[in-house]
Amino acid sequence: MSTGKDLGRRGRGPTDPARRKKIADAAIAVVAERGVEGVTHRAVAAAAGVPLGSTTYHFATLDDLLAVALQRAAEDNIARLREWERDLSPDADLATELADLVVRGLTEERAETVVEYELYVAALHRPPLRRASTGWDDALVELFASRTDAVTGRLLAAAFCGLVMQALLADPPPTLTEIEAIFRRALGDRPGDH
Amino acid sequence: MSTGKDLGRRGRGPTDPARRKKIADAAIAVVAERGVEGVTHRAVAAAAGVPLGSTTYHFATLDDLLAVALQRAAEDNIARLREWERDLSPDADLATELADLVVRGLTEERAETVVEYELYVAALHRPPLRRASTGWDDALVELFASRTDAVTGRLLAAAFCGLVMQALLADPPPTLTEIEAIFRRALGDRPGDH
Amino acid sequence: MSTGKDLGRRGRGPTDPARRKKIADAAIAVVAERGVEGVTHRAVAAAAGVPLGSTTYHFATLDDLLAVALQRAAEDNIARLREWERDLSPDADLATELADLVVRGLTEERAETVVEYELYVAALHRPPLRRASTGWDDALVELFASRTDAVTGRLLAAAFCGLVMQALLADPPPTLTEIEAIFRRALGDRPGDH
Amino acid sequence: MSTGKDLGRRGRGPTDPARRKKIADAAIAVVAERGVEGVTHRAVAAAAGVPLGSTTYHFATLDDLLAVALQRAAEDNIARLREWERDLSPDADLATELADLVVRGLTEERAETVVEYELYVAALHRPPLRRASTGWDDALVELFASRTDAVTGRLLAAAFCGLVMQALLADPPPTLTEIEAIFRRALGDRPGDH
DNA sequence: GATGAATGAGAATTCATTCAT
DNA sequence: TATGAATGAATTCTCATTCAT
Repeated sequence: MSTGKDLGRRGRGPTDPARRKKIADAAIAVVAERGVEGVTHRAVAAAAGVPLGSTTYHFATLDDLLAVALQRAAEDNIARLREWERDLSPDADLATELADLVVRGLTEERAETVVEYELYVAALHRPPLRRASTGWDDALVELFASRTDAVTGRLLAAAFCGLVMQALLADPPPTLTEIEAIFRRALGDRPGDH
Repeated sequence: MSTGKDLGRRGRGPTDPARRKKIADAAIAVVAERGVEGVTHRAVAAAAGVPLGSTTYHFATLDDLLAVALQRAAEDNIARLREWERDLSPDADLATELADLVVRGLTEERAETVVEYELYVAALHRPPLRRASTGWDDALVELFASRTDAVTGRLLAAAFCGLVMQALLADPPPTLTEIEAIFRRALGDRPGDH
Repeated sequence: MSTGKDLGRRGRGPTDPARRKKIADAAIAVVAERGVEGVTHRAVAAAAGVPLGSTTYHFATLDDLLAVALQRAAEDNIARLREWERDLSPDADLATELADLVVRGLTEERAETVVEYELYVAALHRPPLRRASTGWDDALVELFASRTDAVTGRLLAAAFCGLVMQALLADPPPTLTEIEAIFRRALGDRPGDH
Repeated sequence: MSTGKDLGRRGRGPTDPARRKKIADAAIAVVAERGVEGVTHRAVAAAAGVPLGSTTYHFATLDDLLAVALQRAAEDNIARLREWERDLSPDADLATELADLVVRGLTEERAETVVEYELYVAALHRPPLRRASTGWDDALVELFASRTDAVTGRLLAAAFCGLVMQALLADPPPTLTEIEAIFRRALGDRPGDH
């Protein structure tokens, strides 16, 4: 009944080419706020400001949506890490910089950090998410190793991962100074060194 | 534990004084198998071999059940850690022993380990669970510090926590030797040391 | 009302544009038969001949459904009252007509009457229903006052309301003649008048 | 195992001979607060401060409990009415006194009034409750007729019943003066009379 | 292509009632 | 006699997913 020019359609058609991305972003936001279990088609649609049907149209199942969203969150996270490393002056004090990175992850970038840990644990029971999780670990190790050596890199990656996790829940959270001391120890100073 | 005499009755009255504990245990098992999101009254009842109504009778809400179960899981975990420390000979090689502890957490005690990490992340969005999580952290720090010093204790706790988490997902998982090297570095050897 | 052509499809898509209304009507019917407490999603779905999920889709909560249904019942009731008044000849005998209205409310329109009283009492504990209840009262007063005067209107409204309620339960119910005598007294005749 | 003296029992036995009455009273209180639908064994037991099992022990079913409680509430109500009438001086102004009675029912005795109307409507769908309801009606009629005549008594009873019901929900409630005017009209003054 | 109405499966929770003690 | 642990049936509500439009 409508003309070939399509003028008759009522808001249908590819109204928003970035729709898919918008939905995935909304899913990440929902994970940050309510955790993986809080991700429902309804919640994501509301957060994205798109119709309910749109979420099921762009992502066949909720697991697909979650996988794409968390994959993207992990990639963003890795990109942020690389940027941190690139901006690091060659003679920077690594302990200080690492402590700073931890604190940023607990404050400004808390939402992204929380998503990262949600991803970790979700991956324990969802094999499709494992690649994204291990990708983050590998990036951490690689980055830290590039400034030290292979074993220290792994130590720093593990300590970083554990510290952030503990700090996310600690009340009160550890101070910058405390965190710095821990990394300094990992980097080889001994008690009594200054 | 019940005598054959009792098998015929149909479940009214105080049939099983340990019923509450049994349900909490089943909840932990479900968390280990399917994650926190997999904990439903139905799943727990099935795992515990009790009627559905029994779970809601003993635990007013699912959150109550989860809180009790995870609290208990954390306590058990801490008890195991303390036992490990108690059994440690004074001149044991700490790096070796820690690596061993990690490996045990990934193999024999994998279920308990998974529960611990589920607890962590669940606590991010459920304040009532925080105490149990931070309790585990504190125990780790205290234990490791008692064998070294305050800062090294915190480093070891963070590295332990991060290593286990990464290793739970890594494929292939790190070897005992690799893990040992990492702890050895945390304990102060330098590249090139033997 | 639907053509034979449509009977085969299995209910997805906008099969029945009047679905919402149908459900609300069914809720009213359930109130009439079993009272407000008898209103459950199941009962309404069965009465409406729609799937259970349909009732929760169209009405977020049972309270919403009840509010809409009772509001509608009250409006219908008021409309019927207005019609009664409109059809009243100017020189009609008000006592007779009122008695007739009461009797109709106890017989042909008993279901609607019962719903009205259920609404009243339900409103005692559910503030959202109050408006619908007081709307009915106001309509009664206004109608009766328009044929008499303000005070008599209120007296008639109260007497009408009370009489119907008592008569709904009385066994045997009062006769038309008895009711008429009561209204006649309200309208000012004195014992001994004819 | 316990001695014949019964000293060994742990709170069992007829600890409280008025237990049955206490439970019925609590049920009435629950009806006043939450309506008939709010009456559950749990709610009543809590309100009465007795163990859950006690309610099922003294009243075989919940309907029994409700029937006894509402019957008692109606009897108390009738007793209060009779008292009102007995205390009425022979030359009291009936309109004033009735208005006063209405206002008391809306204020000090609001809980009892609410229960009365809950009873009415509950009786619509529960035949066993009808006797209690009609008993209240009959008492009203009888009382008011004893001060006037048969027809006026019925008019007053109906108006009283309707007025109270409407006033329970009206916002703002009618004033004492307004109510008095209505009863005065029922008692035969004409517009313009003083 | 895009939507949202529709629905069935299953979630948490409530509760009357039973019955061993 | 009195109790409360136990349970199953039913309740409200949520939601992934489907599909007519």
